[in-house]
Amino acid sequence: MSYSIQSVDEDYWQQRWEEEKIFVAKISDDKPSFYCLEMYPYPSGKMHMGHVRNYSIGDAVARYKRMMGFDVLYPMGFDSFGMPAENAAIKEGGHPHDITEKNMASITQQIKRMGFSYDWNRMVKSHDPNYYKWNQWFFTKFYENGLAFQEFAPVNWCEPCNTVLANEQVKAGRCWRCNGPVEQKGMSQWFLDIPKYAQELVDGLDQIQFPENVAAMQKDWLGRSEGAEIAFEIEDSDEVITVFTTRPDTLFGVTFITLAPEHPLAEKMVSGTEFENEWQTLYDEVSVMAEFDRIKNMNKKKGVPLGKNAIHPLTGERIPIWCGNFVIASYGTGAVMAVPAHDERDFDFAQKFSIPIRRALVMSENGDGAAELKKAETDYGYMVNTGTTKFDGLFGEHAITAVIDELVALGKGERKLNWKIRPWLISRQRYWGTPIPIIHCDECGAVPVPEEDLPVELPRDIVFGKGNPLETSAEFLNVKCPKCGKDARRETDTMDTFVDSSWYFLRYTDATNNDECFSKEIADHWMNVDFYCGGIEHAQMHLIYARFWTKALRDLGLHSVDEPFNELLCQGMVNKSAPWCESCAITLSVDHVGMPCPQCGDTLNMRSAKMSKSLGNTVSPEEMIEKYGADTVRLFILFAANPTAGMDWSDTALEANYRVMLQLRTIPETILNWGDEASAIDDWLVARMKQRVAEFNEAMNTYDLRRAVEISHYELIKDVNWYTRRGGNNATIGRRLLESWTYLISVSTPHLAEEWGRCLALSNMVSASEMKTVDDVSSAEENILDYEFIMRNVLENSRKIMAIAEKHLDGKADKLTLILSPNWKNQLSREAITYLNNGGNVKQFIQELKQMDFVNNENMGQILSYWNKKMLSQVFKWDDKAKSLILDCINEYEVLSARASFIAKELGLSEVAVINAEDYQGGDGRENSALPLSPSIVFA
RNA sequence: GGCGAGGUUCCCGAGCGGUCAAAGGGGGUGGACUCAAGAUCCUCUGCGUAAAGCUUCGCAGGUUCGAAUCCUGCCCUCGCCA
Repeated sequence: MSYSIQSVDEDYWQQRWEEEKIFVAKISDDKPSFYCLEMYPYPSGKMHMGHVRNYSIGDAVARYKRMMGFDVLYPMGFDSFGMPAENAAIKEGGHPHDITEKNMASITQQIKRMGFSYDWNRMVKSHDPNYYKWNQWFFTKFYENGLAFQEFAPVNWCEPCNTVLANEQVKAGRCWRCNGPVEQKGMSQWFLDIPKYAQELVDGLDQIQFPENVAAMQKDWLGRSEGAEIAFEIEDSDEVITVFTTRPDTLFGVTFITLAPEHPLAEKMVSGTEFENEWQTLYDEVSVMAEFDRIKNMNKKKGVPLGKNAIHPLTGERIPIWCGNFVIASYGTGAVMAVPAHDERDFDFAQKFSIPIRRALVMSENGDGAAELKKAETDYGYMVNTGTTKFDGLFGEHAITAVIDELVALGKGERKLNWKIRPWLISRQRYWGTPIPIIHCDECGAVPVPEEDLPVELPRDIVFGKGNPLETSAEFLNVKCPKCGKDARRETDTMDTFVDSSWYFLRYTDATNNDECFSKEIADHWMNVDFYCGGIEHAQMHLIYARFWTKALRDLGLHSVDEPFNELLCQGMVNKSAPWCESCAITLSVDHVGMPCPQCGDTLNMRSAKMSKSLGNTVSPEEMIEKYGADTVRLFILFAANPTAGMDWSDTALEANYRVMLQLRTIPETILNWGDEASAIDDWLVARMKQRVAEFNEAMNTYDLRRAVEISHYELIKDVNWYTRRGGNNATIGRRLLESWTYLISVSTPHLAEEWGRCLALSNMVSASEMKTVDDVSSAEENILDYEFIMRNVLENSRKIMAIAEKHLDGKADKLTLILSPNWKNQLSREAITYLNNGGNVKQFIQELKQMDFVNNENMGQILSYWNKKMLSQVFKWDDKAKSLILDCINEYEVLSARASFIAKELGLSEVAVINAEDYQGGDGRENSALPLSPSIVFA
């Protein structure tokens, strides 16, 4: 496309913004504050559309709040520690530090080209020792108060790579990088005690505005389960097996006990017996599997008997003890009481190994306790078969409480709250992260590095590819014990990078502070984050860790905030079409466009899919910006879909948005060149502008950005067109409109807004100033808008009917008569609306109607039949606005008469007459279709 | 396997009991302007008709004076988690 219109010089405005430091966050005494934040990005070298969408949303919010008179904190930084840089170093040579810095420089430049209003002075980057120093400092504080601890734990270990892998880095039991086998290996690891805050993390979800699904996912992840720990003694032994169950009410249905193969008692029981071999086989198979795979394989149930019996704590019965692959050692107590009658897993297991199934609950009151079970009945039920009247018939919570009370009385159990979330394993055998500030001394044990020695900086003289890189730096490794001064060894593990992103938002509030992590006063001023925007993929990990960390720092007295984020918005994905095979149900790379399906040979359709390198359906932001400008890309991205919905990239839609931008470019000049004629429609434009501003604010305040952009970039153009069509030509009014409109467009297309500001000769840059307050629409203005609306409706209907009418007229229509609704219909409408507004039932209205004053013997038949035929449904079709206009008896005659000549002009007619139905003499009954607000339309 | 979201007119999408034949955009149509093209403005874009009526919001039922919207079942798609 080539256009002669000069495009906006976006670079120029970006430079001006930077020079005048207008986005530097300030704390003013007289302004409310607003903290707008996007999720801490990993600095890959290239900005992708996901970033663009994320930041376009955040920037719109930040700019809006700024122009509404808030002090806005809107920072940007980089989550710059992590595996990609280290892996690139291993693969391609180089150093993670240099690779990271290079990538950061490149992505920063691309982000800046979009013109987002960040306060770059507050940039935080994880790999800056000034930042990770505080990770270390927090860690030592946590170590002091017991929140951080060291424990021997099984981890995913890849031998060829000689490192620990995170769960998500294990694919189908193999290393994602070298495809080597992953095994479980016991290692000494550092943990943070998240479960200590589990309850608070659940409760806090009610205080903040997270999307429902995120709150649900977090609750799920935290996994609160209430139940009991029950002790089963082992026959002929002093040992006791403790099980955790959420269903003590099924205790009388226990027919076996299952232990995890790793359970310490399992080995004890089988050693030296005939059962040892089978147990060993199961143990060997299971113990090397990642937990992920174990849970995935739970349906393939395997079990072996251990040859011993437990004693039922209430009945004293002997219960066989088994060992099963579906019991996880690290969850709960690593032992479960199996109740096949009321648990699906146990039911499958019992069937497979022919273990008795015993009913302990019936699903209806007085149900048959002997009834056979076809599948596990897992709902709450009424207790049966307990052999005592104490329990039989109890239901649900009552049953649970009664059983626990009994166990407690016998000293064989207790009420217990269990959490699915486990301590956060933060050690990584990786280089590119925060060194854990611990020194291991043979004499003193694990000694935290003293505060004055922090940060423990990452050494540069390390070798990659030979295990934990930090172990290759002798200078780093060998130190003196801070306590006793003897030779000691530095901890070589680094912290999980989720640590970095767990408090960066606090650092932003006071990012240049070199004396403390952040000032308490300043952090309390800005926190919590008012608007947090990012991807749904962080619903669990990051958003739980950050909430936990915030609470932990609060308890160190560092700030007073309970929750880090108030409003969370998870933006949808950016998709683009890719080839899709209907019969194979697969999405293919764009290389297959125009070719048959490589699997089945069918013709491929196109279908939208998440942008990804492997499908090749990505769009380069850089290219788009170069071609259309940052404003166009932002406009498209905000207008294409609601922030939370997935959006499809469309080149044609992008071009359409570009055309809108070009059109908007000329608007101020056009408007300022209007004449100085005052006309009736001026008041309409003023009222409309106020209405649009109010709608815009409403949309922005609810983060309905699509609607906001629709108003600022589409609706207002239409309004201006309407104004000129109605004869408006008043530059004074036009300027008033532009003074507000400029701010509305600045939210999504800030560069263009600055051009407008220049046209208007505003004294300040738009981005640096506040929008003037716009009055609410007065009731007189409301009327102006309504009248115009009524006329537009009539005009629209006339247009539709004219085409058909002309067929009947055998030629061009020349005259239009608008016949207003007769009085009795108006009255009927008002009565019906009032009746319904007062909560009346439609079906009874006809009875009321017969008693009404305006209904007499003469017209009753007509009125009643009209009610049934037409009015009943019509009453519901009017919206609130229409209803109130009808109730207010607006003078349609005046409204339409005043606009008759415009209607005539629009339709190319020589005359438009407005008359009351009572005065219509046509004799053709055409007046009968008239309704309030909708006159009969008769062409001649 | 669990949880969540969703299937709307040629396409993308909003609507979430009556203003719904259904916003907005894209695409298409016709007209105005223009030497012409582009841009812009206006009209139309399910069938039908001087306003009726008919069919349409994944499929099949149900609730209601009234359902795209609520309920039940089914089919399909997508996302997240383990």
